[in-house]
Amino acid sequence: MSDQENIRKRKLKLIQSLGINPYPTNSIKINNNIKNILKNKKKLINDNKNLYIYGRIFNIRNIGKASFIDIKDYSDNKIQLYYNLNNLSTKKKNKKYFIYLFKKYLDIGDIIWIKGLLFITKMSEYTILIKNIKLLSKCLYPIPIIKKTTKKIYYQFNNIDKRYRMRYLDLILNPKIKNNFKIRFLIIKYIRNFLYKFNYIEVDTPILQKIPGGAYAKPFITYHNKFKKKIYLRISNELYLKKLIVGGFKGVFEFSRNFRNESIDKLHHPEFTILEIYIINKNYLWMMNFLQKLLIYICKKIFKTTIIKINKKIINFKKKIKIKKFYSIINKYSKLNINENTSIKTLKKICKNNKIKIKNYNKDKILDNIFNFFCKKKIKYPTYIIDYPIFMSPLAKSKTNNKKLVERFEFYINSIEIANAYTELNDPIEQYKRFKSQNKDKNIIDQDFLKALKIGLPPTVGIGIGIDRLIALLTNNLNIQEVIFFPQMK
RNA sequence: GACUUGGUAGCUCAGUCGGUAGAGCAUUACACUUUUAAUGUAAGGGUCCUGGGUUCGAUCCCCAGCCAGGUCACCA
Repeated sequence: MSDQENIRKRKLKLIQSLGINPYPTNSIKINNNIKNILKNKKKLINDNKNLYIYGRIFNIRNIGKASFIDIKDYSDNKIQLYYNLNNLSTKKKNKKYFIYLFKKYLDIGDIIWIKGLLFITKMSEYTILIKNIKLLSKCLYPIPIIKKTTKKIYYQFNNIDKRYRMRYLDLILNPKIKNNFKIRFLIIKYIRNFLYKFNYIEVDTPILQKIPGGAYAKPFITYHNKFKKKIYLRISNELYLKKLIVGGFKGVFEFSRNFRNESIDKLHHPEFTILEIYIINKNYLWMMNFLQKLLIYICKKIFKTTIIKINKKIINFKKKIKIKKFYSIINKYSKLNINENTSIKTLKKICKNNKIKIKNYNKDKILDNIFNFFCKKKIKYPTYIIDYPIFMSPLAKSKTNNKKLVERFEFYINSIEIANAYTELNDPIEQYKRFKSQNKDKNIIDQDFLKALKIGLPPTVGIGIGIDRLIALLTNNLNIQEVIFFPQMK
């Protein structure tokens, strides 16, 4: 334990010896917050009524027998408090009490309650003259000091490792980070509002799954003691939502925490949030329009505009979103000439020529890598990629005019895949064939899902939207860990 | 998993071409009744990530490990 921590522990005991509970339980009277006080400062000065507020101490300046204290509350605004002995009760006992409390025992990080009046200092700063003060919570861990003016930051708390491991400190010290999470909350809130308007219902499906289906990824494996069986944390909820559509809902959605046992980077996290939406009697073209409307809605609600700056690029969600065909865009950027009939041999040759690593990949992965290599970084503005080959999309319905392509789109912004949508394959026999061609092992095939398809899935469109990525983009962060409260650390 | 950069005081960092370390803020003490990066004076605070090796001597050089960042691969 550091010296500074020991000093604080000693102070805690001294505070208790004054008869003060450093962690009181009483509910406290609060009649304002700092943001509101600053907003209505002129009126409040005229009113000359007592303000009851609380806040965490960020700075203390003792000048002789006077003191200035800066506090900040949940409204994330700071206000200066002032006291000198003349303002406090005239009783000598109390004077001593306050001197000790202010000068000796209060620290940066403490949470206090105060009663006081607003006034303006000689330096024209709106300040609260303290008439009474109570300690609400003593801070025993010395928090890093941030010093800055409007122009320059002198000291800061910016070590990524420490910020993520102690996110509570990060939130206290870095208002911008806190704001990211407020926006996260708002994005999810307004997506819900938007979907509720259509009477789609929000559902919960199993996180523990016997077969981790709906995607390809390494799952987290656990064990069910009663079943005496391995059980997996879901990598996707897709198959379950379709089962619900079979069950007769018009539209369902779930903010699904998915788990994939893969590595962490700017765009990947072992547990991440995907919004999955399934709607009957619609197809992927309808969904393109729907997604755009959703984005416009949340941007208008949160930012009051559809024009957002993302990674130095101005993006207007109201503009028509570009539509590019999967093979066309590859051919455009690579100057190749490939299509859905191109053989795996040719694709492998292309990879070899361009030094694209492919190990023992299947055709779908090879093609995905070719796309990533030539195209991904070039798709900066909102774009729908369509006309994916069937072998890359085992759960999507094929196009009527070309059975080798599917009714699917992926949505990209700033080179990041934000959403993936398709008209759902609802032919159970076709679905079985596709599963079988992908998995030789029959045990991995979700027979229950196939049974549901046999009973009958109405024409349905589904979409998965990477919520963490979307939030990162809309808050202009390049790393999703900035919008996940507690990223996984080793 | 591969490559690469970093780990020094509570925080942000400097530094030692190898002789066990500094700054600012924070902390402690004193002064100061309108400061706001308050100020002035003084003081305390470090296993220089861990373990080996080379060396008379390692925080520094070499090797291994741990943790983190970046790039790539896997995955959304």
